[in-house]
Amino acid sequence: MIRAHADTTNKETIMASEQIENYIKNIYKLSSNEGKVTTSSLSEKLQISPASVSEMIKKLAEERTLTHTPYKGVELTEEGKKLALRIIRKHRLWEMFLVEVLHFRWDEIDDEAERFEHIMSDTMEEKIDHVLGHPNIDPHGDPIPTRDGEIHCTMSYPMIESHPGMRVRVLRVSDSNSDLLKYVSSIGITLNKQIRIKQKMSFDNSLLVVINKKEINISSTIAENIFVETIEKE
Amino acid sequence: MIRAHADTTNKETIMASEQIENYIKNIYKLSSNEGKVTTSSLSEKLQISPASVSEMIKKLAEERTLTHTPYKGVELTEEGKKLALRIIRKHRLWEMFLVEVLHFRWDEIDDEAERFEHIMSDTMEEKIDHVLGHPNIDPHGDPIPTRDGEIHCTMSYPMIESHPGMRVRVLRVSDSNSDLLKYVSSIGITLNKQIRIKQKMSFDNSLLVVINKKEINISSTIAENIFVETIEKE
DNA sequence: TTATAAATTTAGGTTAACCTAAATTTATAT
DNA sequence: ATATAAATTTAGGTTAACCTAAATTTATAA
Repeated sequence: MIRAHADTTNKETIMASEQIENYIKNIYKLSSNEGKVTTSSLSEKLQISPASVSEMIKKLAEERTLTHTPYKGVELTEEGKKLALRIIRKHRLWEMFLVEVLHFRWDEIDDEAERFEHIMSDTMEEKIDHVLGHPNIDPHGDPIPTRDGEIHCTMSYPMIESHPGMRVRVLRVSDSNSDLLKYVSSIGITLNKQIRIKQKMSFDNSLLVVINKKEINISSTIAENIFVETIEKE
Repeated sequence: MIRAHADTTNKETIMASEQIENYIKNIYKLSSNEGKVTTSSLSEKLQISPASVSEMIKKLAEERTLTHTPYKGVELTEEGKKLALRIIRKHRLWEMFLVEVLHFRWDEIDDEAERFEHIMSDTMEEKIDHVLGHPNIDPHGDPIPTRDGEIHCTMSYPMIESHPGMRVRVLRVSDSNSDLLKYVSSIGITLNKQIRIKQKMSFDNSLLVVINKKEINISSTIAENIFVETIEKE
């Protein structure tokens, strides 16, 4: 990689370096998934040593992207949240574009978008948004924030929490593991697919479900990563 | 910018850092335009101090991307040329994509592609190539190298060399200046446009030409950047 | 042909982001 | 309540790519 200066080359918005963007994005994600964000959780997520993460946190706190309570954790400021949502918007718009226009599969897109989110200009963002018709979810069902930082979360819950007899609709599949995505689509699960829950296996918490009229066993790990809404309680 | 290590994150091909790619690409370009490539010409083109360029040249020579004759100049090795053509291919494919699919203007695309060429995966390259139907020129008329490094240059010459009475066809417009591109399209010049040369002004070398039945004066600078083929000598 | 100018290289220094090891603080478990 | 473990921070060091200033080499012009 390359230049070690703040980024004036790129884009319209005066923005942070690629790596700082990664920190900000992942702080946002950890914060919305786990609630609090610690040095170690960030370190784990970014695969960067706790020492380095600690340093970077200090720096980001100084430039008011986040607030830091030493030994406790961090929280993005309003400014930081805006940046995060902007990056996430670019990431998800690009994922959508890859699927819709370039016919990538949903398990191929995350890595591509991971790189592209940092170089996407505002013009680009707008053109893509326009071509796609202002989508509000990405190919995994994750909401796409608006340009000014609003994000509408759909009301879904992990399928593992559903009960036998229910009919549910898939609203989101976690994009955290591309092999999982690949497997999930191989058994016929796509967004909006309806699934009937037949049975919950007590020994391993796996589910016996019906998809496309076929009975399939879904492991608890997978069921934790598929988010659904109830359409019939039975 | 970001990580200071050689690039393992990205893409299928094990590739050089973003900045090294820039050196390689611009060495290739200088070499095909000016013939020889010196430290100062590279320094000028990249807007990086001669000292830094000199250092980088040493490094690239060590890893056999180019050969360096101290105090004389550099030349890409076969390996280096292949890398260069690969980067140029990605750049030009992306420019084509921006124009054809996202409806960018030809004066907006170079900066965008400048960034994207470095993060484009091989998969991406292929998908885009496919969607575009394997184009062999980009929106400025520059040839797009094939995946294995072949490049077919069209036989064109700068319009400044044309003579009164000729009819010529625009085959390429230099992409070196986006304002020039913007101006050129504003006077109705696009690729394949036919132009009749009426007169050559001896005092400033400008040309009086007919485009779309309208008479227009074209400065020598512009005429040097528009490349044409003769379709009628008269 | 030799002095000066221009181009190039080398020397020495900076910065962002990383790292390991050591020091510190907080949490946990007897 | 205190000792140990875990998490965090600080200290000190590395690397790639940049820079300016000084030294060297090559080119030019009197």
